[in-house]
Amino acid sequence: MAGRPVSKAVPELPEVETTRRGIAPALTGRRVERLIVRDRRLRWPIEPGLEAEIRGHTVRHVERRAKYLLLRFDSGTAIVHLGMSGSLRVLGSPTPASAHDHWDLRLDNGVALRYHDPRRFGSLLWTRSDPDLHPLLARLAPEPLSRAFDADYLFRATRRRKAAIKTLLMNSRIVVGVGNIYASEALFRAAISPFRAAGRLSRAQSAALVEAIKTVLGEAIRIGGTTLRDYVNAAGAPGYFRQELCVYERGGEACPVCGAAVAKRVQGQRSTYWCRVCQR
DNA sequence: CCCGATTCCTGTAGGC
DNA sequence: TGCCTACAGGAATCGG
Repeated sequence: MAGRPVSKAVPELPEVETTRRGIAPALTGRRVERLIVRDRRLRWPIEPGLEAEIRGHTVRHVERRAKYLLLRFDSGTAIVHLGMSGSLRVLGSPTPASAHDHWDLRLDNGVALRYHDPRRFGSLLWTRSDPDLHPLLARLAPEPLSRAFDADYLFRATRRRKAAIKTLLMNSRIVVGVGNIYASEALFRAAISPFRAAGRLSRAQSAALVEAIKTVLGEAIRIGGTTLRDYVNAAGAPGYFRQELCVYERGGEACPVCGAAVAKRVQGQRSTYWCRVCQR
């Protein structure tokens, strides 16, 4: 009965960062002519007053915190999350909207920022105060590419934790931006079993894992993120990280290090891919 | 506090 | 051809 696993375009940190870099030049310094909302039913409904709130205001910066994009205006901040199937495109001039194109931000130079999200797990929120104090952002862990995320931090953060290390890597109180793809890949590169109790990582393993996370995320950003099915960046181009994946979605294929078959198992309602021989 | 299960949603693909 | 169903997963929330 079970259909074959379906590849999905899941925006993790590299995809969100790629999107940020793609949209920032088109948005920064531009004034909003209007916000067009076609479907308010995202993960949290888009506030009915947002169109009026945002109209006429100018984008000062486009930033990223974890997997949230922050469009910082002179008057407040739009907090955008791509959920599991969201993407943002910059359109030089607006084309007719297609299915799942839930909102457009129309700018004063004719450009449109268009949000597309078939599964509507994403969000568009607004805050007038410091976005870092917003309930969704206030308790987030350090950025994985920051100096604060180092071997010592991860070692301390995992002490006495019994949960599997892969589960904790996907916990935004430990580190942000790491989802199922990059958790699997980083653990493979650090030669650590995804099922190892986090509290039992050695200092050396913590260091190796931090390095692996930084490397895998940095490399993915460098080549534009991972396109599994239909993720595209702001210009509509795919990312090329998929070919760099060692284990994710490669169940049964040969481990690139030892040649053993890559294993797959459901762990915490998510598919985990790993090498039984290399990862301990 | 910690941790695992549940929930939201829809496109896709396999089986019949 | 078309119906049915499992599966994909970020992250909030709930229950133990």
